[in-house]
Amino acid sequence: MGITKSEHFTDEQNELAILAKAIGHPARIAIIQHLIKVNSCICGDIVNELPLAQPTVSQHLKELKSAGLIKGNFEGNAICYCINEEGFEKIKGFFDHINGYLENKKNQCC
Amino acid sequence: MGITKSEHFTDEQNELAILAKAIGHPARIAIIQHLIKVNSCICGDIVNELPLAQPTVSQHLKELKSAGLIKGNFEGNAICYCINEEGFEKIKGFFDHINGYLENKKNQCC
DNA sequence: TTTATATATCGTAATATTGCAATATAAATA
DNA sequence: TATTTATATTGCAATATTACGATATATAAA
Repeated sequence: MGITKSEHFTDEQNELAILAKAIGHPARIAIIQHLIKVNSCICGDIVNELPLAQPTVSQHLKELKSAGLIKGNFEGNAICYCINEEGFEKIKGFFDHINGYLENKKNQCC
Repeated sequence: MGITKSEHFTDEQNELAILAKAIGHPARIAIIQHLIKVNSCICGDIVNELPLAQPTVSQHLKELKSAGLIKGNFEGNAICYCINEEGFEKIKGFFDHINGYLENKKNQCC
């Protein structure tokens, strides 16, 4: 079907899935890495950085933004993008939980 | 198109994207959370835990397994699944990098 | 060896994602 | 105001994902 049965899962599970899914594309990983490297930059710089057309990059930026992983503000007639802490804070708890588990459990598999 | 231009990105970017994408579904989040809770369990337990049909769960398990996030071994005529550290180790570096950045940079946006 | 149990695979329908050309919009500048 | 520059949106084609019934496979038990 291609349609996820979100209604059967908890809000937390759906939220985490949305965040992970937004990160789950190499172009969006590249955007995140670039923003961390340069701290903040205008959209055009990201378009130049990626091997994709401007509308495609714009679409990826929109997805990262709507997931809460990046922010964008006007700067002149351009838009300045940067990392949005909020999104990464949310997903951090999940990985912290897993890492805590992995540190204490060795040879956990049957 | 629906086809990702993987060849234009680095191996690291593609690997991270595959891992994040595998995590990016509420059913697969639920599976990971359940395995952490019970340490390890057979496939049937996961099927009972999720609001999805057995073939669908089997498909999600396959995706998690091929991404390197879980492992499965035969146990009698059932299969015992558990977390695979390797996959989570790989993605940990990425989030550590982001968290290190976020701790040092405040008000990073324009 | 037959049967029961557990899991995987196949086939298929519905929906989502990716990518881009063409076009629209919005701000800055002439 | 007209033009330029920067970004977003629309529309569409190609491909991927999700879900599940039907069926296959593989191990255990009778």
